[in-house]
Amino acid sequence: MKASDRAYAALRDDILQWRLVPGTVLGEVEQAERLGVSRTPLREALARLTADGLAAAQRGRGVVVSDISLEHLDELFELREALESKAAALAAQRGDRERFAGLRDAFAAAGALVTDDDPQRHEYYALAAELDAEVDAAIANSYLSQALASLRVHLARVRRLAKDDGARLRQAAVEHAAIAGAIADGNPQLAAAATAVHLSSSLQHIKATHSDTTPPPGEASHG
Amino acid sequence: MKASDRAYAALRDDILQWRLVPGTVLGEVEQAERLGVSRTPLREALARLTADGLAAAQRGRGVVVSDISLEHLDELFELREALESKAAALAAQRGDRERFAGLRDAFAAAGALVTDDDPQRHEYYALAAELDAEVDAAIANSYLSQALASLRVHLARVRRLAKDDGARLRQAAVEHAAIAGAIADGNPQLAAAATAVHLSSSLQHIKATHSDTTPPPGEASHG
DNA sequence: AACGGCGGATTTGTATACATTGACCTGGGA
DNA sequence: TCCCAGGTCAATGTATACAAATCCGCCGTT
Repeated sequence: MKASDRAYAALRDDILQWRLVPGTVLGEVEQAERLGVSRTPLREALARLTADGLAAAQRGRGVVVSDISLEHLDELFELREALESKAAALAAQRGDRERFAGLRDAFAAAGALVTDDDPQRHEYYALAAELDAEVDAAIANSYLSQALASLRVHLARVRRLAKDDGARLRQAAVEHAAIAGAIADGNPQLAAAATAVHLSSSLQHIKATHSDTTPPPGEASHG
Repeated sequence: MKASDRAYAALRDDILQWRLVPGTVLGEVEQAERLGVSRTPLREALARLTADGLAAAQRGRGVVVSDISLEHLDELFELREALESKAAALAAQRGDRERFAGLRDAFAAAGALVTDDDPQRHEYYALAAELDAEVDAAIANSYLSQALASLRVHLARVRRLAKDDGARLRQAAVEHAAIAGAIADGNPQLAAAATAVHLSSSLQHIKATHSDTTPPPGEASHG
């Protein structure tokens, strides 16, 4: 594998896993030494991260890990609704109905998957990723697929803020089942609506869990 | 200005103006010599073009100008509808009503702008770009803005396929006025609908003008 | 004491030399 | 005649040396 690919993958993973937190300065020499590559491939990796929106070039101070927080959540979900509603509608028009019927049933049975054994909920997220992949394949639109891929990178970063509990995931399974079901039925409008419902519910959950712990902006940090 | 920026701007412009046609191989040494820069900044420029989707890295053959044609038009417009409908709706919620009212009137009066003096229709396209910029500012959403910017790069490429005549542009002005008017009225649903109408009409026009002139795929370019 | 200009140090930006990989061509064998 | 193997070559991938720009701290002035 190319050194630039290794550097890119390593840095990207570090950022997605919050080992490199927003605001961290990615010095070329420093990171090149840490990852065991030369500056040239590392610069290419930084350029790709910048294009992804995971990092941003600050004048003078080099490249820094881009900021992401609850303040950006509304914006992110607005884009998400635009893209995923359209994707769901197109999938309903073009998708393989049996595959989505299978996914619908899988989500309907997914309540059992949500156990306390796996604190990271890998099984459920894997199933959700499967739905994403199936939608991607169904829409047959490289431009939309690329936009979705770019979006999901940012969603992966905010997943840490989600704090999904068992109850939320069981509700999400119901919503996902509705989406898959609408696609399986070949109903574009319903698929888009079910997606909108899911996203609204998901966004609301994230905000609610954080309004408990974080003070409202007006009263923030007076101590 | 940095050499890598110059190289990027030059190549991007060459691609957008179809001086570099799809399929052209962008050899590093060749382009570096042509643009008077070294390979290092040129590679950075190629990386950025690849991230933009204007070029693609083909294994073994280096970077080539990415393909775009009528076959991709439907896909491109699907993404366009997803993004621009959402953007119009958000602008209707948040935009400065007076500015969009001004744009609405400008489009309503734009029939006079469409003369035969300017074969490239710069004046009209400038007005359309102004609407885009105003929507961009109104939505206040960096993620959506970036997605729109990425989309517009590809739209600029296919503009060459459009062959807009005076009649079409006058109709487009009516449609644009409807969009700006809906936003000015603060009506998100109508703004989205007017956008969908405009895009459908625009896509249909492009396809119609080309079904006259271009032969079906089977007979294409046997010379 | 505060502000502005200047120098040093550290960083990024560029060029070029070297390594390596993949493609193409040629020659031999089936 | 076709196919495969090997070599050659040209391209990309990497490392490093050098140049340029920017920031920070210092010192002088006001």
